[in-house]
Amino acid sequence: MARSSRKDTELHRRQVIDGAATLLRERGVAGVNVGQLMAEAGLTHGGFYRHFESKDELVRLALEKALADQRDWAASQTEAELIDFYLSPEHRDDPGHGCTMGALGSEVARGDDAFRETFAAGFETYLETFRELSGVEREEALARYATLVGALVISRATAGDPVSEEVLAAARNALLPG
Amino acid sequence: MARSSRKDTELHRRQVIDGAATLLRERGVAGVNVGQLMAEAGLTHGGFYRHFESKDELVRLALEKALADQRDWAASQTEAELIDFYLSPEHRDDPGHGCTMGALGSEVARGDDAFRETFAAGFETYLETFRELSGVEREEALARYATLVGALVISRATAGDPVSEEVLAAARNALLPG
DNA sequence: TGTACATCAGTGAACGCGCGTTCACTGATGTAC
DNA sequence: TGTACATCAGTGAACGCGCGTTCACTGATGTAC
Repeated sequence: MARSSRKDTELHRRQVIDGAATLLRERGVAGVNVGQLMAEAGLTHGGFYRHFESKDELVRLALEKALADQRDWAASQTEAELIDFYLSPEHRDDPGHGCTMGALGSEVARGDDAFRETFAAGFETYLETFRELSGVEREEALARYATLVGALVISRATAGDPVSEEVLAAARNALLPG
Repeated sequence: MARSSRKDTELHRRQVIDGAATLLRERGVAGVNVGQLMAEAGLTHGGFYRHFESKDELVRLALEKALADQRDWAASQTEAELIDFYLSPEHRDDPGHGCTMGALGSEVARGDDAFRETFAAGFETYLETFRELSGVEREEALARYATLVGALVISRATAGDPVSEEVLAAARNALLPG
């Protein structure tokens, strides 16, 4: 394959970003290389720099995409549905399609200002959606979302041990009593 | 320097593990190399394998040490003191001496079984200490700790944005009303 | 306690490897007429 | 609509670099007598 049409080029770009949004949440930034990211569009690594300035730039775009997808999904849920999924073993075991903050939060924390700014902006938008469907004040929405993120991180870090399921149930009972 | 005495050798080993417990929380596993870890004892990288089987083994030992230190510290606090520190900007900005789960949880989640088992065992011990000083049931202690971890992860990932301070305050008000 | 020798903690160069990035090249796409 | 040419998306080899790990060597420590 040599040159692609503009339409295909744009498609490839979107496929790489979409694939990266999943792969990065699954394996972390250091866990995926440029060749694997390009393979998501069926391409080889060499053409990467016709689409992106650097691996970092793609990571930033993929973070934005992951947060936007997450928000779109949240907007179609009730709060109880969102919490049930968020605290499920399915979500714990499939970080690639789950919460960006839970999967990449601590990696973003160690990133540069550009990463954190991208992330904060995307998170802000997501948070507003979560607040709306929760029907509570912003402060309470933040505290509730913190409980979700913490339970997910603890559950994943202890997967294989009984406490992994326990913490999901504990958070669920705290957020949705009765 | 050539050969060290047994006493010094043991001291060096402890210095490397202690240093690793801090550096790993600060920079993540991929963010620190063997040379930097040995430098914590004033040594060069070549002697690393007289102390440890692999970088992975040191990471496991350092995780245990970090969790044990964290537990020892927690045992000397009241719940209000612990929560105040946990949700402070000081803790957010100093991951090297803070919560292991918040700093390395998502990296441990992607690690192999040995990492997660080490982590689950250390966390279990820590959790029991936290439960005792909270004076609540295990389930409630888990939910409360999840709120702490989530708030810390969110706060670090958004550092520089106002939401970073907001989420710390929101979690504090949720956990220590009034 | 002193001597002779074996041990082994630590050094620094070297190893193979995978990474992000660059580059010369190919040939279909897009444009100008 | 058809032709001639410039453009540029994609390829795959090559680059320099830093990593974890290995190794021959050094010389102080530990042991045996």
